[in-house]
Amino acid sequence: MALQRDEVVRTALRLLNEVGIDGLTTRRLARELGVQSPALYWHFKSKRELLDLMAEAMLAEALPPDRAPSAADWPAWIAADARAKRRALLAYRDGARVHAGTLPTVDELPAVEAQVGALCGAGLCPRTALRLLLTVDRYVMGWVAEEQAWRQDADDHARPAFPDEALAGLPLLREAADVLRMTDHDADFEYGLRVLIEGFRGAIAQEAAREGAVAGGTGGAGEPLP
Amino acid sequence: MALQRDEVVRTALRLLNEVGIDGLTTRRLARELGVQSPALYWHFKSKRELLDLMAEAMLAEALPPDRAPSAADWPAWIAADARAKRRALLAYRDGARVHAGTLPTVDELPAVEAQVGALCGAGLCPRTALRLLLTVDRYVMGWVAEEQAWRQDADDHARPAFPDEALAGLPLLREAADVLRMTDHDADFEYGLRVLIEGFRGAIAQEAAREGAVAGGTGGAGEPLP
DNA sequence: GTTCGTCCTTATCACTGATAAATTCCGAGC
DNA sequence: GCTCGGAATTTATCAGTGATAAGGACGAAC
Repeated sequence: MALQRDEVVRTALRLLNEVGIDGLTTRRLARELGVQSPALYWHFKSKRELLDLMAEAMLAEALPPDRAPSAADWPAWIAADARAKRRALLAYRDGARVHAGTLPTVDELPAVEAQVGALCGAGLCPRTALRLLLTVDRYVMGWVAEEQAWRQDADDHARPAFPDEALAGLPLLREAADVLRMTDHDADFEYGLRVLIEGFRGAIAQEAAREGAVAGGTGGAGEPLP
Repeated sequence: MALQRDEVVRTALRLLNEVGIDGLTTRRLARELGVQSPALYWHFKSKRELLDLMAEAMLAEALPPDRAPSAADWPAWIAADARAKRRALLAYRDGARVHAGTLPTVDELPAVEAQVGALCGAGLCPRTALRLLLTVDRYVMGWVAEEQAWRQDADDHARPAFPDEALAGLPLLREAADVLRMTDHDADFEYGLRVLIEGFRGAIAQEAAREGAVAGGTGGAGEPLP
């Protein structure tokens, strides 16, 4: 039985967790598959293509494509999706870096359309709805990227992130030391997510209030910050 | 006159804009400096160290270290810092990728302490204050990363991000097409930033309301999402 | 004038993603 | 059963990468 594209991707993901993205070379992967490295280039036109498929597979595990978000409980599914995406990326070593190189593909669009639809049902115009979805997405991506960079460094150097003496003249940071050192990623992520969603609530209320007033405007900015 | 560490970093940053991070090899950089590549290893112990210094220099240009944020106008300086950081990273090709590999250093801590102090003046505890700062930071990083990935792809393939036919059965996305295609990065970034800061406002109000009640709690979660 | 530290060069290493060309495998058609 | 042809893989090789070792040039200190 010849090598299957799918099998290669699965093996690559498993190997990713063992050796990290820098250790994931074509030769190493080929060895894992009992094959010579150029054989991979029959299945993928480049390593980039393989990484793209890996990223896609990572997210597919966590975000089943057939979701029908409802307008009523938008805070629930926005939060759930954010958490799922974070977990999916965290499940693999360097997951964020693998995903970072990729671009959104057209087959993700229907799911996005459904989400925008639900938010529109909650009172937003499509532009604003999509903007909010992008906002939470970038928060998640930025978070996980930092989180994994941190973890990798901890594994490498086994050094205490910020030693006590570094916080000598900084009483406030000393009090917030566990946040600074990211000792409880989950809680910190949750907090930011919650704040973000509270902001969404405000944005929805504001846009609902402006209902019909300046239709077709630039897409809904409140007054600029002072 | 011998090569100066500083000069190498400046040249590397200039070169980064010409060739991108993948084209920024030690040999190419050495050539630019009129020197052989191993000479660089006298000044830097590894390419990683050089990249770290580049990242530091990028941000230093935009965020002068001597800022004294005040409690009253926290929305203003949080927004200003976010914008400055984004601009700084956008100023260099692959700026986000260069920065992504780095870790926070101890010399950034005093500035963070000052910011936390200002937010505490606005009624937050240090932990919550730092959490909010991290939240906006990650939003910015995630945003710029996506933005530059997008730009690079546009340069490479010169293809229309999402062609019209890809939005065929997706009326809402068609209406929000310019957001989807990131044609106006600035406005979209601003919108998310504004929403985020509105969320901060809510968090501050909430924490102020709970003043003194459950002192020393887990760090301030509102009720969990349904 | 020799010695020592600084700064740089030459030569080389192990390794990377990728391609070309030759080869093996295996099933469809006869 | 045989052969033919495409699918799948191998061997050989390429240009280029970060990095190291060893040595040479240069100038200041003594």
